[in-house]
Amino acid sequence: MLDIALLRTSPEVISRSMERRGLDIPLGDLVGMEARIRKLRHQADQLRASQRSLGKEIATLTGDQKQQAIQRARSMSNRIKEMNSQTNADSEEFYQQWHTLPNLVDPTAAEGLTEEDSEEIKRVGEIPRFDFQPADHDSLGETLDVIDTKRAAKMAGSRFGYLKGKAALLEFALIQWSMDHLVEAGLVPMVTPVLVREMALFGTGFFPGDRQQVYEVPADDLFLAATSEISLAAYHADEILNPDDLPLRYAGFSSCFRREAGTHGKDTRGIFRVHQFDKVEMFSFTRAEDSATEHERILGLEEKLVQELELPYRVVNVAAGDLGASAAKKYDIEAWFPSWNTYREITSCSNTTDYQARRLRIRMKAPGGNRLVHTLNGTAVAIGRVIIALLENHQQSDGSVVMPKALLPYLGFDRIDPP
RNA sequence: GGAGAGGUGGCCGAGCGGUCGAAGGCGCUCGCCUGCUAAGCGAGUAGGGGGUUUGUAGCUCCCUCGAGGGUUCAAAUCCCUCCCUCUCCGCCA
Repeated sequence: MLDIALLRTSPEVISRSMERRGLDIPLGDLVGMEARIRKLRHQADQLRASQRSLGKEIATLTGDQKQQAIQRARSMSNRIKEMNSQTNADSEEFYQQWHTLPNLVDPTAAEGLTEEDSEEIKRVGEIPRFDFQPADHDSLGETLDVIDTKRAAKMAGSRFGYLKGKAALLEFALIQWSMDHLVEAGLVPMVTPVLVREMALFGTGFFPGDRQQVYEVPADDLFLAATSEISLAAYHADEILNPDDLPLRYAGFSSCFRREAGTHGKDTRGIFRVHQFDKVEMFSFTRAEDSATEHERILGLEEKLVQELELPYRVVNVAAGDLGASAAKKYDIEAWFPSWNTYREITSCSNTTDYQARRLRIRMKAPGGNRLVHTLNGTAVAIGRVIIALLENHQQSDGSVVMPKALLPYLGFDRIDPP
């Protein structure tokens, strides 16, 4: 959610940002609506003030005088109720629109509207050359008997997978290995709830915009979190943080659930895009002036992890039009996938500035009034995607897959061989 | 799932229709005092929004005592709905 003050003082800033996202939003209507609401509310406030002081007088009066005063107060009260129901209706209409406005785009976010407009920042690592025809992760998973999507489909439908045998162990190693790094970097490890309230989804900007991507548990008014970003962000909802404690950094592990609505026919093979996967996620709460630096730090941590996994990758600055509602700027790390002969996203980190903090009311003590903090999130390990990137990039001519050195202390084996 | 208790400021806790955004205590901040520390003394100490204003100053108004609705001239106090927490019993990883 944006600062309403901005709508009053410089709506052109908002317009320019919406343009960069490729959105055409008639701000004029909002400006007028907001001014009207504020004016009417102020009038009602003034009337309420008189009513209240009259009310105090009533307490001291008796007899006729009292009855007359009560009469006057009653009509004031009725008038105020009318005014309030009008402003409440207007205000609801206003916020319905206001809540859908995405965050202001950072000046340094890449120009453009689509994924193709991402700005490549760098490429790191050697793309593997195979002297045989490399297999894709789906067939590798099947021949090695470590990923089973067929039986998953029978059991739960499409876009699910079983991790089996050494792939299952690989997941646990990835979790422990990444957590060790993140704890070392000062993050507080967390295992977070996956069932969340609407408030948390609204607060993080997934609602109302991406509602169709989220699984719902209607009997209990809960939702399955699409990422632990949601539960980590809302962890400090409604709190006023001590600036001396900032930045607060967390590493959350959880399963993630996504309906993948509107992706029919896309990435149908294997487990690149599934309804459920596990993920280690980083999340930071910072002072406003520190969020840009924090964003680079998170990217740095992500790169370090991908490098240790010996995966070739590139970093892209995501185009303005391709940003999520809450992000002002986003970096994706895309790992090389031999079977697609291209780079595909395996991590993503966003600076959401004060957009989520405003919705979740997360502030910090500051002289002259509390200030909103900034929030940032980034993928440490999207386990499914990392596993398939490892399978594809580290496959050998004999059909086996060699594990990266960094994981060996966590694994108990150094390769996955065909059965 | 059954029975009961309760949700008030950073915390504890009083208030149960009017002058209450709210006694008292603890904590915290600033000042005084005291060789130092402790103790003591004094002052301050919730959040959000609006108006005024060059103003993150001052003044002022409104809202907020779990959330939402209602009764009333007037609600922390009365009524309704919901949410949450705690205790006991049952069930359960």
